[in-house]
Amino acid sequence: MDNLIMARLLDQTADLMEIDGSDSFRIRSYRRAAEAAEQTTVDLVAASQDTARLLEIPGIGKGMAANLQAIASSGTMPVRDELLAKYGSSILELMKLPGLGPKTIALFWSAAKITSIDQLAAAIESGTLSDLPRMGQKQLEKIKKGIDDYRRSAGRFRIDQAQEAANRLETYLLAFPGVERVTPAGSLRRGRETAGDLDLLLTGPACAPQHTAAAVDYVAAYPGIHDLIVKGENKVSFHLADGMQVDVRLLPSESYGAALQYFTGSKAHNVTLRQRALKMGYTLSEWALARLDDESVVAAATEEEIYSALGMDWMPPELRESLGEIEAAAAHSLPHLIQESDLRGDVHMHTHATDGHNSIREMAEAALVVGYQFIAITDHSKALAMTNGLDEKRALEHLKRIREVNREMEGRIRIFTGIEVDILADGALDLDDEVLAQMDIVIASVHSRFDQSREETTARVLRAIENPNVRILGHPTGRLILRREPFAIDLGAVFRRAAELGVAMEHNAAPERLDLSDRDLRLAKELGCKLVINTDAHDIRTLGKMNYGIRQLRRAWLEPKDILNTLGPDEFLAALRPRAEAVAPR
DNA sequence: GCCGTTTTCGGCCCGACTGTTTTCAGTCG
Repeated sequence: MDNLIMARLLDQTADLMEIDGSDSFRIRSYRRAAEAAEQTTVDLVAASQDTARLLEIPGIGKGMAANLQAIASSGTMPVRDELLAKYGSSILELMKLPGLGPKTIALFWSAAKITSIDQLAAAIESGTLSDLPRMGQKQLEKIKKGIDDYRRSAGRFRIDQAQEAANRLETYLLAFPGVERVTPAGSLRRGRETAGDLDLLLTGPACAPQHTAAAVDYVAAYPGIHDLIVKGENKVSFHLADGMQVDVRLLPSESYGAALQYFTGSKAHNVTLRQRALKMGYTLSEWALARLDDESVVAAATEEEIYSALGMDWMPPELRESLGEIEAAAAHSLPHLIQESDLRGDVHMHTHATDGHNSIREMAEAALVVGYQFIAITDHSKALAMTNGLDEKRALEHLKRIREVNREMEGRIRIFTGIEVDILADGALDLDDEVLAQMDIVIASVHSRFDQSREETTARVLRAIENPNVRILGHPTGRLILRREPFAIDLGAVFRRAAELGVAMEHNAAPERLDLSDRDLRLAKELGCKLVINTDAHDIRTLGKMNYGIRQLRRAWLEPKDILNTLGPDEFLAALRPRAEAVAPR
């Protein structure tokens, strides 16, 4: 039980209360408490021994402290148990469907006792729901599409979740004497957005052939195992509680390179590589690269040796998709891929003026720790009322404050003024041009209304970037990994026009967003689009976490020169679309 | 359910949009 799990339980309870029609302010308390549990640095299980410590956390009062204590000691709490008894836990899954909220779920429950996605799909098919109030053909089709989208992504996990699971397992596995190294392979190592399962390689004396029994027993005794699938001599497979499948393989150190290469994949890369090996008179397996004639081992201990024996440079796992990397490695012309340390700034972040959690100063100090030379403060505008978005008056006050903090930092870091404006349904922006013209960085983003047609969405975005104040198009696909399809948009048309106008495209580095796919990124580069990578940080902890987004850039073969934030602050500003009209110098 | 009090109860981020209406309910951010 950790803080994150406790936060999830509180959030689930809030979902159930919404379906149950509880008081909305009470529900908000549960949401705020969930947020607090996730954000706090206090260890909640330890703190639950001491009510006073819990009460010090903002958002936690007497009632919530009691809830947390109940969770810490029993793994659940009374409110949650009551609601689960009434609705069943499968109803929570319905809340994950896009376009379906608590009111509609409650309606389906009271009218047809629907408590799961399968039941809902069946009820739509049989037409029993069309008599319900406000349930027209369009509405039902929308829900049906939501179910299809959801089912398509089921069974896969976001890369950061796979990474977290890998980290926990690594800590456990390394504690066994004779296990020297735990290496994640598969799509996690290749930096894909999602992973179907988790492949872990185990090496060390305890993994040597004939001596694996004790280590295998230890692996199979991992406390997080939900059910064991396979337990063999050098392989253990199991499911974790959340359904993620884990394959652990124990290997002798002398085969480490061959095994790592083999289990990293991708399948297509391995097939191409093995064909190349055959042509050269070798055979490649997870054990070794060996000669075809006398089966003598040519290379096996490291990936470098194997690729080198095949006449190739070693290549980063992100490239291994059989998209030309084998030819490039053989010609010694692999790209010099971008890495996190190349970045010098982040120009999309929020403060507590809107929905962020920290002040301008705190964000700047945190950016300094990351090693950035510049940032931009880009809070929300008024159309996002829920975030307390800035209207014209507040935006200008905020701009003044950003400049003040910039002065206070005395040149240790540059803080650009900025704002993230909302692109309205017709493509207009929600703030006056006179205000936008005073900002260093104007990011225009689509925030809602994902059910416009492809033509409508494309048209509204194209109109928005015509506005000369817009310098960056924010999260241009609205993609939420595993939760929602990106909104329908003609990215090619947008990239083309953006390239002409000099508007930069943003790639959002958050693992749940990763706005542009590696394919999108390749297209953007092909069309000459400027690219920026940002975290869209809402707190100091997210700031600097570019890892997953950077890996996406690497998968698209991008180099430092392809990304604007590798430039210094002045060069960065200069590389953006020029300002529309002269503005008084700051 | 939390918080901050004008201390024990009243206030608590709300605008844009769609599909269903014929004046609004539901969802999203």
